[in-house]
Amino acid sequence: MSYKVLIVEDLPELLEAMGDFYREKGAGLWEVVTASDGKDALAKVAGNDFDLMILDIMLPGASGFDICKAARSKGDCPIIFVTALGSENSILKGYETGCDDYVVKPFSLKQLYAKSLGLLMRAKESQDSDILSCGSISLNKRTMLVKVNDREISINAKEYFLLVYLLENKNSVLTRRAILERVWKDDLDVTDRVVDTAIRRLRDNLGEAAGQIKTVIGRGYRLTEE
Amino acid sequence: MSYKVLIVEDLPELLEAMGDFYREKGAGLWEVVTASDGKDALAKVAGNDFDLMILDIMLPGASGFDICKAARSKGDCPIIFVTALGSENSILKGYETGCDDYVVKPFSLKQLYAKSLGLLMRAKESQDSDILSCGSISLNKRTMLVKVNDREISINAKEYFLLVYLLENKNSVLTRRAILERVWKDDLDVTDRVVDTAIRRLRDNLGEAAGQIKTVIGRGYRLTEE
DNA sequence: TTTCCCGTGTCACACTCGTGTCACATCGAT
DNA sequence: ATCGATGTGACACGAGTGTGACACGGGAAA
Repeated sequence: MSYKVLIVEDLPELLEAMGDFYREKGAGLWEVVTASDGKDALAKVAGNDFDLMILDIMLPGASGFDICKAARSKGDCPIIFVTALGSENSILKGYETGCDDYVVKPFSLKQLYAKSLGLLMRAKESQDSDILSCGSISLNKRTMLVKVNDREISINAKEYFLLVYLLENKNSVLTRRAILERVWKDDLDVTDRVVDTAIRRLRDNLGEAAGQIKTVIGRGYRLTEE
Repeated sequence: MSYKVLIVEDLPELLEAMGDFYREKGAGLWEVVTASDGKDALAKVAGNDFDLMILDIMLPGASGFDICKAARSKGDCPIIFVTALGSENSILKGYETGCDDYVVKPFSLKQLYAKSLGLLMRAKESQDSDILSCGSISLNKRTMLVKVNDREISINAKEYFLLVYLLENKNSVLTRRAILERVWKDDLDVTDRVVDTAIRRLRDNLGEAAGQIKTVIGRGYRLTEE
């Protein structure tokens, strides 16, 4: 498995050096895509899913910020900005746009590479932390997909948020009131029994995993490992 | 159950970016309240109970330290300071005032968010005085789970609340009347003897720990360590 | 716009299970 | 030994929950 990195830099020698470094150092870990102007970069962002981006800020065609924004609107892959010495102020703008780290020119390739690895690892972790699971049920909060035994199932909005709440508090008994306050939030002018109905529909859709939702009479519901 | 976070920051774009990040990333986990000047922040601290605060130090109206002090006089919710690059010295003052963590501008929102989650979890765990125990019996009021010798057991609602009362007053003799008033609350038009029955059923379910509930003839019942 | 469909809240009914009560057995104190 | 207090088993009622059906409303499609 290799990770796709986009490197955008308008100085040809530097671009080549960076690309070579990632190709050689990683020994196959990286699939390197490069661009030397803003327009090209934007096109490549649109057409690919990158695991990491390294963006020069000063570019012909479109600034690194523009590329960052375009990338953010698409996903949340880690982004490192490359900025010229003395323009650290622009970094602030970079963080507002949603970058994760930066290096100041001139920089060492080693240092940049170390940051890259770090970000990649952290991104991977945070992706994992988007996944809630319990027994044969798994739910990805980012993609909002729910799987039972690795088979994707489709559930409705209310059921989804109910399931998220159950997963975030697995093994705990959740009272109807608590569920109402979390899942129904504003429109609390509903019967307690809507929770029953929502649980029923969720159970129906969970199929073989329906049994993982246990009823605790007189108190509420509880999601168990099995 | 959502957590209330106060974000105080005077740069409008950054404030908005932070708020959005918490709203989107948390998918309902966070209830975000924002303020852009010290006076507003102080008012909001006074009028709310927050689970987390993120405070810029340099603010118009009142400094982050002032807000921190006001919050500390009220409760002990986790506080993260945001400070500008180069003014790390002020961090020291921040820790004196009682902050729990800090980030230096420019910072990555992901990093800030990770710190937030960490602090929140730690705060939540320290609240785990939710656990009542006596001898081999332990009961978690949050998850409503009961264990005997670390083995989970299931009991009914009445028995559960009876056990909570016994645990909260372990070693004390509890009269039938006292138990009735606490556990039966409104429907007091019942015989004293229902307590006997409830105690019996609780003993049955407690299994090996049944002996911890002692009968005190003529007075009531008592939960002992062994 | 109208029409249809899907998501969701509510009600009615059936049924399970928790719970209160009683009767009787047993225990313990005087 | 006697009597009040408590343990125990059985039973019936009702609260709590599962389930099917229906109505309402908003969004998509025509």
